[in-house]
Amino acid sequence: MAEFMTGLKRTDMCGDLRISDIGREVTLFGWVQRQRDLGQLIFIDLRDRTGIVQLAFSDATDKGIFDKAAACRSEFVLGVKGTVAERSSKTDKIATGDIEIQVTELRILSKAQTPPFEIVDDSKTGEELRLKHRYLDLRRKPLQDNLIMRSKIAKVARDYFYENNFIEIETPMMIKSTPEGARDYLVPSRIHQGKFYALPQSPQIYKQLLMLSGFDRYIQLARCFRDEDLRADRQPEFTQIDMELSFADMDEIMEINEGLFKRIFKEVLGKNLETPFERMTYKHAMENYGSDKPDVRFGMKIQNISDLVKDSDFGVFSGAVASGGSVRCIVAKDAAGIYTRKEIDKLTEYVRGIGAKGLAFVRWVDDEPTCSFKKFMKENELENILSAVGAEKGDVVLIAADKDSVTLPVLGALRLTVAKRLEIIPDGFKFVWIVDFPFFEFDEESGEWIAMHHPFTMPREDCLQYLDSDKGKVIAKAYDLTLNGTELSSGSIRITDYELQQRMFRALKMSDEEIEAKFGFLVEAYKYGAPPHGGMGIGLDRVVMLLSGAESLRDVTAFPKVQNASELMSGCPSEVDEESLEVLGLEIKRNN
RNA sequence: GGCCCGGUAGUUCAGUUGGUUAGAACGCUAGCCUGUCACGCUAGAGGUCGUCGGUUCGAACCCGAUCCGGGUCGCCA
Repeated sequence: MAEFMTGLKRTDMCGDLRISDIGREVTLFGWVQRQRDLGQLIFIDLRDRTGIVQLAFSDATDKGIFDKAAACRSEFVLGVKGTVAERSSKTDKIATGDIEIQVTELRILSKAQTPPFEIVDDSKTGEELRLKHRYLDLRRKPLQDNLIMRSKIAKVARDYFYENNFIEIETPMMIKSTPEGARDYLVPSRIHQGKFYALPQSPQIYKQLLMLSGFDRYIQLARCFRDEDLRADRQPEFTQIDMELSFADMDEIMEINEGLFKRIFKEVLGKNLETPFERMTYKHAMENYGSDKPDVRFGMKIQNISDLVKDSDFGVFSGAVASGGSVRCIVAKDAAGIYTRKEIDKLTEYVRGIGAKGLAFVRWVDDEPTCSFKKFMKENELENILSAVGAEKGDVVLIAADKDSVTLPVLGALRLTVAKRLEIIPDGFKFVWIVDFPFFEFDEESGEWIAMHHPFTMPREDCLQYLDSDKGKVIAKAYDLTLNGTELSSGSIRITDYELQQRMFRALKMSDEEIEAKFGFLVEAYKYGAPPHGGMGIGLDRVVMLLSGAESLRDVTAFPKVQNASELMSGCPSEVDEESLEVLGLEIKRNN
């Protein structure tokens, strides 16, 4: 039977005690990190979220207390009263290494079974087991630090926006399903059998309506849900720092959010962040980095060699150019050592997996470069290409020839893979705004132009003339914020003119019935006086991931889902009993 | 849905060409130990080799299926 804490009141946190506290009577609570029994002398490392302090038990200690200390095991929860004393042998391995607690009262508040894995900072235990016992994993300092940082960032965001006259308003979690975009999580209605609520993918529509209501400046730390497959940087349930403001154009919105990040860096990391951030057009990002979320911490930009090879005897090159595509490459400096022929073959296999037909290469290790297409090269042709792209001895040139929609993303992916392998990506934080997104995107499957962002995004005023004639030319007033190759935020100016909104819907080939059924209430709302407005939503989880250096959102989320969208600890999603289904008027087809 | 990687004591891993009783370290248990701090020393316990099926005289190892976890493509207006 464990003891009670009655009469004990915590005076300090374990990790806070210093040499200046010597002589003080303290009361501490915590977990046993480790017990070291030397026979006539016992030490216990007591841990709470602030750190570790050493408890000392010796012949000066009461026999009853000493025996209790001897019985302590890892992860027991203790309440301790004692005196802070200077250590006879100090250590600089922990912050409290100069002192220890000479214990005068010890209570075992909870015994503990041996945990399924050791609770240590540098855990090598597989993530699966740690996630099954997430409450134990969360005792580890690296994860605690991440969640504490998350809390700080959320606080700074609230402080910053509140100070700038933003109003936090909660929008509903049970909303109308709109079959656009990501798949919705659905919630069946009991009262309206056969009908469903959806969990919000974002508060988009509601925050726009709040602008119409006159709440000039809105923010919310909003939970969002998307029923799509997971990635290291994608959880089905996540949090956005969601903001919207009226009577502001793109520049002002971007400026305000730069201010937010400046503040976060200052208060959370103690770093000065240079603003304004670099701005890059979507086109420039795609052509140079093969991605709309470029990592600009390093070079290795994509180069276009179409003009050089358009008349080449190598049909793959000349054919790609002739059919309207391009031949592009990246130059990996000093990579010939790591990228042997075999390693390049692996890259070829990799790019085939992401849509390329193949990969041409030049590997320049000896005086003569080796090259996958040498036999097609005319006199000096290869030399010209190499000199044009700035390749030198020791380099590897990777070349893709295809449609732009293949060469750019493929080389963009290769650029990242190769840079990681060569370890040439420097530390640090590079924010880039991506602007001038095309409004429409041609969907090859359906042969239709579809909205790249959402259909309420404002086209740039000077592009309105192309809305019907030349959709590819229409630029959206949309902007993404990226950091080190990750998309942190997406935002836009919204259409506030009823007539223009109707034109956009028509350009997207939506019928009146469709519009009415999906967005009728929204379209209607914009008839009654709408302020110009725009905003964005910042992925809080991703911000924490990048600032903490975590490699997965799982490391910055208290109770994350795994790849198949289940939670290993509780085992959700789970089956429900027949009765629960019955009241909903549902029947489940069980597979087996 | 596709591709790639992984699954062996509680944990992290090793395990040769298919061949005797599947090993190590850490952890755990017990004993000893007065300045440890990853304490030390001694001894001990601990295994459905993810699961099912097949090949074989014989399977942790080869084959097939399947489950679980990770990465990624599709997907994510």
